[in-house]
Amino acid sequence: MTSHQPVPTLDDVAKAAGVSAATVSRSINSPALVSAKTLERVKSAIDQLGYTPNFGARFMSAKRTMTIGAIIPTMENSIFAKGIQAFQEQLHSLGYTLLVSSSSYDPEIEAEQVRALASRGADGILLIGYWREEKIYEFLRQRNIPFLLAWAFAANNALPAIGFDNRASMYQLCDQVLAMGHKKFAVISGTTQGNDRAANRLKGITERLQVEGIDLDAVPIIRTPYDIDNGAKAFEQLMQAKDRPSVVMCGNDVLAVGALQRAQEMGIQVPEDVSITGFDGIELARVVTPKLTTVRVPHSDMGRRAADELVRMVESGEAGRSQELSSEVVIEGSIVSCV
Amino acid sequence: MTSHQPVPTLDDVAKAAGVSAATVSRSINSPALVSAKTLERVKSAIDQLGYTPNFGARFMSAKRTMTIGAIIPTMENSIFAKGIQAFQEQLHSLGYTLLVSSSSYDPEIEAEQVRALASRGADGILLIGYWREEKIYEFLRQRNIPFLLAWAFAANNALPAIGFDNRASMYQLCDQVLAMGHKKFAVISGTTQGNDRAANRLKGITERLQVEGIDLDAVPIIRTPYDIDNGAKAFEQLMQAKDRPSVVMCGNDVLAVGALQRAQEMGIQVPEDVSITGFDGIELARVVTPKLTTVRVPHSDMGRRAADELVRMVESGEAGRSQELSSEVVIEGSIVSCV
DNA sequence: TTGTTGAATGAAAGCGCTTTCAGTGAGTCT
DNA sequence: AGACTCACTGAAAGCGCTTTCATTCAACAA
Repeated sequence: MTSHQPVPTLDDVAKAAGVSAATVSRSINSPALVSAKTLERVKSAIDQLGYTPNFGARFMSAKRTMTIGAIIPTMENSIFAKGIQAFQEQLHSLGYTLLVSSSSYDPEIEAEQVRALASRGADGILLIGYWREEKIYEFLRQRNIPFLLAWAFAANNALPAIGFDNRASMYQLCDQVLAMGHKKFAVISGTTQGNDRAANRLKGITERLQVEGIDLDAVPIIRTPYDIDNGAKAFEQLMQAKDRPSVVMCGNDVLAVGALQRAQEMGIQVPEDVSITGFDGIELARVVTPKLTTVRVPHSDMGRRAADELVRMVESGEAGRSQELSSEVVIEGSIVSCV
Repeated sequence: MTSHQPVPTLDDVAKAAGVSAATVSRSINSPALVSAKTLERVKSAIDQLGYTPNFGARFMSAKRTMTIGAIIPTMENSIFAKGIQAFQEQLHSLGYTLLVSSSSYDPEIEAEQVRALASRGADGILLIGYWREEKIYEFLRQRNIPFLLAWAFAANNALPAIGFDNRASMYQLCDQVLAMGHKKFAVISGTTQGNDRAANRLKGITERLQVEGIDLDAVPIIRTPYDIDNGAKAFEQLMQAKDRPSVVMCGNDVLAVGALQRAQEMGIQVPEDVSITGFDGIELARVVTPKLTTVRVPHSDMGRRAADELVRMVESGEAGRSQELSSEVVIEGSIVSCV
């Protein structure tokens, strides 16, 4: 049995400082309106009582919550980690708190999370990519909650987004791979359903191959959720074919690392027997042997800019401005020219 | 200029359904108290208006928020990712929402986050490890907010914790290393200040070495924040010595991977020239070549159990029960017997 | 002196919800 | 029939804060 003394409220502080509740509220939110002497007394009362404003009450009277929500597909693998970390740090320095939740790539859950964030009074929301049911966007607009998309950028889409062009980036990588003489391709893509990033990356490959005049029907394409083991399994399956590919292009680094690992287990030399490429440029890509050829994405920069922009939208009430960031093809040891 | 129709409230629903606000509230929170017919009408009114309960208001009247907070040192590297993901999934299935924030290993920020979570009405809070200012614990107790520690377990500590014994786990790993004949040790530890997990891991090594009669003064120990590059730098520094160690034990996998990478860059063969060990058993450890000898920690299990226990504490009002989970030494290619 | 100004403060009205406390009837028991 | 239950519903009192609106009072101008 703790003799839990009740949580101190603003009124308690007011009483202790011998002023009205209004004055305490002002001391906290707009100290300029309060005389120095009073401010002093209020402040000491506050930390003498260990007072913390009740967020719920605050939220009810004021509109602002100084909270930004973000919904990412997963926290498990490190695809989003660096970006979100930067996002959160920047928000923090702007005086905002970040609420993150993960949807496990499930549209139902994402919709639910959007409502949850709205009901919690998020001043703004960050979402990943473009594809989701229109009703979610409608809900957000109706509620007048600013939102920003990240990890993707499409010039022809009016929704405010900060990211890079997944299709073009992968197209470029594919360019390089072709330039190295590769002709026999195989692809391990992320699940494209409901995932515009994955779909566009795949599109980047197929479009480039088509331009090259390569018969797409002869290019094995496996779609599988982002996961090391899935990458491994897919790779094994691809290697079962009579006519092995000279290069396996993967939808992201996680899949590529899985492929690489399975190659080693199967005694297949990378890049001598087969080349492998990834996408994202996360740590994982740098630490494997050989290092992964990949597309490096400016995760931290993206997170930081997203924070700035979203806060700007919230505070100014203006519409979001999209920004396209550039990615960079990084050629490393996992690929070799094909003679 | 959007004609933003105001957000629908409970009263709007009541009016639309032709019942009182109380009935609507009951329809949502305890449907059993409402007649089937009324329930029907209320429900259709709710989704016709697209009503979402206002969280702040709810929090003010009821005590519960169905929210659990977690403060982790960092979201950036994947040390906590798997565990937190499991924690969040389990919470979700129990009907709770998770609020995560990261403290960047800064006690000040952590204290601030605790207050922020409290003011947001978190029903319970998950913290990592034991070491923090007593006043934080006092604050939590005074506010009557259940809390649980994770990623650590100390039998002699009364605070409720779910985790493993960092010292003992590292001690065991050290055991194995000694059994393989190693005599010349070097250590790359995480920063031990304010971090009981790091400190205890280091202690596990030094204690075991002491038992073995190895002169600790001759064992170089570098402390550095968990980061691949830091691991690399530390390794390089260690290799500068005249008398190189036969094994470098690292405070976690991230540091170990950094060390491994730098070894390769320096042309030092692992494990032939020097053995390297890690700790955590995260993906990173499995994908590098050679695979990392490490201590595998049951991250997902820990996250899941932590969720169960914390919710139990919240709902029953009982004190937390500690659970010790076991870890497992995994010998892989990054170490070899020393002859 | 009287009037005017403006800084500092207080009183009080909500914000949207939950939850006691009281009904109101319809069914049940005697 | 009369007295009781009991399931259901509504009225209304807050929860802790912000924010008008009004008031006070000291300083200053005329």
